[in-house]
Amino acid sequence: MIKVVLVDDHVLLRNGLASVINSFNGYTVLFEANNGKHFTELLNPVNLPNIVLLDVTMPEMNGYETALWITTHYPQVKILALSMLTDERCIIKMLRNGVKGYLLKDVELLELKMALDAVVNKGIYINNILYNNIIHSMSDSNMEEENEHQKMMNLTEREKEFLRWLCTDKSYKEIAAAMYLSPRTIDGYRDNLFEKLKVVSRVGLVIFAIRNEIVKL
Amino acid sequence: MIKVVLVDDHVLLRNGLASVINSFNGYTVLFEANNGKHFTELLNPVNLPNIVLLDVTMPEMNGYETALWITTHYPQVKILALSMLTDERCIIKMLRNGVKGYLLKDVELLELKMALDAVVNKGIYINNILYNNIIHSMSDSNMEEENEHQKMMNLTEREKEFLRWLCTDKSYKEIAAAMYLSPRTIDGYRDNLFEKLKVVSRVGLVIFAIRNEIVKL
DNA sequence: ATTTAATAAGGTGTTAATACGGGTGAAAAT
DNA sequence: ATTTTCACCCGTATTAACACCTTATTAAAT
Repeated sequence: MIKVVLVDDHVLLRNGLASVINSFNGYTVLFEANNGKHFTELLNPVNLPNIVLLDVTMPEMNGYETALWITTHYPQVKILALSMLTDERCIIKMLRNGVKGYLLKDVELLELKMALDAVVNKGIYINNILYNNIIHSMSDSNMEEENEHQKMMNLTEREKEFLRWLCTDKSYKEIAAAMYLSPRTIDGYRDNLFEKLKVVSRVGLVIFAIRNEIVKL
Repeated sequence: MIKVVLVDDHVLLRNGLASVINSFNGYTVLFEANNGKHFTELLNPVNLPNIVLLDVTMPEMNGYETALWITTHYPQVKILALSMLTDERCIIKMLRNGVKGYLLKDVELLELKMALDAVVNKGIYINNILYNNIIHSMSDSNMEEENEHQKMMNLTEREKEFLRWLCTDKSYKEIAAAMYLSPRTIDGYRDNLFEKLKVVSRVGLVIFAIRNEIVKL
């Protein structure tokens, strides 16, 4: 009997999953947890699950942290990520933290069963979502993501503040006034940011700021 | 016996809901549908449900359309919206289309039961989500939101395409080349959009495009 | 049949944005 | 003690962006 644990803050979905998995031949739900922290508390080291079905977005301790915790403490426990997010960065982050498969929450029953079987037998389940994103992460976007992050870290507080002002319908002159600076200073900030972020226009800066959540729209 | 119908494309959640509702005293699930269109096909006019638990984001026929269809064809059928979206616009849209309550998908079992009971007995279920948003919609943001929406609706396809190009680190000249147009035409598009969207700079357009999801970053 | 809306484009200005050069003082890192 | 980094500022070009006004063609709406 394969023991499965469910970690998800959505009670209804969790209930649905539990009844479905219990109906699968050879599978049983060991316990359910509301979030990662709850999971670590409920986990019994002498009766480990074979598979953890792990949500990504949860309060207190999210899917990333939980996946990392599991892979460092109990690497023999296989993790299947279960999320509504198709975002590539999210998928790659989960992969890095050791998940063996990535399912969307609108998964069909048959695919869920296939995924569980694959993880038990082959140790990994690769569906289209994962396949497409592995391909991407192997080629380009992976390194670029790192660079994006690196770029953001090199920004000073004043530059970040400037970036927030950039994401408005204001001219540089107005921004200078709003930041109590000379327009020349603003010019310098812009020029430095162009160099740092490798863009050539204000729109480039705006897009960077939004992508990296320096501003929230 | 209160007859409930579930309309949601997420099989797992639907299954969870079904088993939970069937376990409630006095409630039974009449049938389940994958989306609005599927629902209209399955609905038997001589055996109508009392309550429809309706998802908002679905393929083919979404929650808004379905709610409208139900209220116009069978106003006696009560609708409870069930969504992951806490977005105010979404909630107000559903309210306009006649839903009697708005639940989030991470709803607790007890609240689900309360909501069903309230809709049966009082015809409406108002929780915090709904309460807060009714208050808001009464005051200010409602009209502004409509205007934003109105603005977007008045945009032509070509203008939207142009907006997508605007959200890049390219100059107008480069955009003109990419769209196979004269720079003058591009100028005209920009000027029209400035007027339509009441902004005064390219950044204003970019922010509009991102806020209204004309581009995805 | 005539108007309206969408698409495309031109002319002519002014202002703002960008590029590249330089410099200062204070604080932090080496 | 010296170098680096940050925050700040100035000058001078050039180019791109923006404002305003006009025109033509096509398709759809009245």
